[in-house]
Amino acid sequence: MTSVDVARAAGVSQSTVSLVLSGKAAGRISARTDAVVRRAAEELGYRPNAAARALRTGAARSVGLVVPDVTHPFFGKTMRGAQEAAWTAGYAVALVDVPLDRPLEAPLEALRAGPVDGFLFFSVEPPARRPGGEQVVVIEASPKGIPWVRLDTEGGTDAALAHLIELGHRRIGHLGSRVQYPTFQIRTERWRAALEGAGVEPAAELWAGSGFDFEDAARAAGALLDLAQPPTAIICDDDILAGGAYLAARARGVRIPEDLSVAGFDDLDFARVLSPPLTTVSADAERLGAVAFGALAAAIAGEPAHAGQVLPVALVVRESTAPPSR
Amino acid sequence: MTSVDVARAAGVSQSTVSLVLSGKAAGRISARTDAVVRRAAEELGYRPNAAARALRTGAARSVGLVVPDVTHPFFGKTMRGAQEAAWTAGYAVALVDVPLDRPLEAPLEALRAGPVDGFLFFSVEPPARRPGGEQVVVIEASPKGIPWVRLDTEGGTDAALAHLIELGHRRIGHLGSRVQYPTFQIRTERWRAALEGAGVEPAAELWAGSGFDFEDAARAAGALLDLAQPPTAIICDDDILAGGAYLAARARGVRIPEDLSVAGFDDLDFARVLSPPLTTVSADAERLGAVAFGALAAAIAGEPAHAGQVLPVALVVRESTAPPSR
DNA sequence: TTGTATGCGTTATCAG
DNA sequence: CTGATAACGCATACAA
Repeated sequence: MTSVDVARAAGVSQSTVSLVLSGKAAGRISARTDAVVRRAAEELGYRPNAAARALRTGAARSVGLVVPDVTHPFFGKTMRGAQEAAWTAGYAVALVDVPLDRPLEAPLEALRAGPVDGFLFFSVEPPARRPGGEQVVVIEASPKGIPWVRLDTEGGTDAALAHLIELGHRRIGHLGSRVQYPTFQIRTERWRAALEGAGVEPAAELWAGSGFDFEDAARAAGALLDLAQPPTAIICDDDILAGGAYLAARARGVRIPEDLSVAGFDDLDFARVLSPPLTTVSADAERLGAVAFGALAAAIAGEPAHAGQVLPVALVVRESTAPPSR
Repeated sequence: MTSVDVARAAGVSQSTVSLVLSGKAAGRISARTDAVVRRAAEELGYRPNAAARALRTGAARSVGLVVPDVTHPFFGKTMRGAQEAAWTAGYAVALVDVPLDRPLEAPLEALRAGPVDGFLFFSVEPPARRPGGEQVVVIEASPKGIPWVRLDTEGGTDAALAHLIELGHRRIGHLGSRVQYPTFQIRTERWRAALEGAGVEPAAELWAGSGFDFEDAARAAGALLDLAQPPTAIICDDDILAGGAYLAARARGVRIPEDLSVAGFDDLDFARVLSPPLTTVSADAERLGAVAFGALAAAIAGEPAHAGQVLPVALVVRESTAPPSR
């Protein structure tokens, strides 16, 4: 089933079929022929061959999504946002899940070969050796020379910290990501700054790093809780880490929020079902993905992209934060 | 940067380059020439053009993943499993997220055009009109005529129900999926059967349907709890639904497990951080994805695939289930 | 052991 | 307004 078959069925030449079906028939093909061709294509169930088209045009109309963890709900939502935007723009989406501990070069090589017009990198630093010709947009990082889209992490972190400080907390722990993506570095810096602003020294022992699973987070949070002088509040880089803090607190009979306030980041769905419901910084992950795809599409189209865009976040105060009891 | 460039640089013909780089040089090309070609390709940073290769060979070495909700952690893990298996087999993975309420025809059409050699359908029924030539494998369903891979849902549901019945529960509610995928129909049937086996009539009022978000699930579970004679236990089609049950119980001052036992399905990560930790049926989602990809790859390679495979599950008893107090 | 020639299905240029 | 015709980059049958 090729355009030649359609041409034969319609009694026209193959090039006429191509002209009609790629919408470039305006003023060149008679309305009658146009209709005949379309009908023939329809009846035969003709689909243009994507490989042939890509070969000829040099564009695949497809983008690669490089995410560090398809399993994390925040990425899930971001992917969905990007994906929907891509489909409606007529782009297919190739997925590359790159576990943190593995080199991302190999899978990218495969995509670089041409099936993809550009990449969306989620959090992960794009490889130094830039892909050959493909456009790149980075999400949740702001490297120079590459367009990026990210959340107002500073604003979110500051809001959460201000909330805690206003409640009266001074000994505030930070349960952070062990892997040092830029977005997490920002949070640590802000935590330091906020404490200093409140006249407290951010003790090194109050920072604990963890991977993105509950077990590891519980271990890290436990270390904080087992301190001679444990924190009265913990701000977490992610709701998953906050979940680990809940686990650690429960294991030690530490009550939230009476004995310990906990704040998260991302507002994952499960934050609301935690007991007590988690105070966290909420972001529109789907929009983040959609905006990022938009930037990538613009870049692919050769439009001058903005260097970067930052999207707002909002602190959602729920029941995991309260004034300190000590 | 094409094979012609490499040929020129190596001082050989383009076909020699092709032979060498596609590994079909065995016994046909001298070791010396082979080395020269490889070095030239390496130095020039040559990548074969995927579109041209796909056009020529008729195979894209890429598969489509059709999932109903990228946002659901279970799918995330399944995707990761399928994705890893695909990469190691040299296949790229295209993602199609099809929200339940939307037709899946449109995005599939795009992929059908040839960039994809086959599809993995996660839960979602493959379209009646079979793709043209692409292979299909279905996950978590077992349509006839199409190879499938699924979990032992019967075994898992039976185990959970037996556990509840053994604890002494007789009035057991079922919080099910509103959308009637085969896997969910099985659960409802088993629920009916188990109750009848225990000598109880499965009252229609004890079944509530919900979508896969906490809000909706809380509403549905609430309806169960507000019954004149509420159930003493609820078995849920998914941990997300179980989370909704927690929410509904909390809102009503119903204690888990003292006043209400809750059992879930999937063993999502957050099941352990719920308070109390959720009793649920655990499955290896990554393996499910990997096995499914294996079946698809076999089908694409023309090997006779098994008609279907079922993967084991295991009940994990935690603290959300206890004997009924009434 | 290597090179030549051909065609995969499109799009796009250029005659007619 | 429409039809030949030439690439796009690769794999492969066949010739040398």
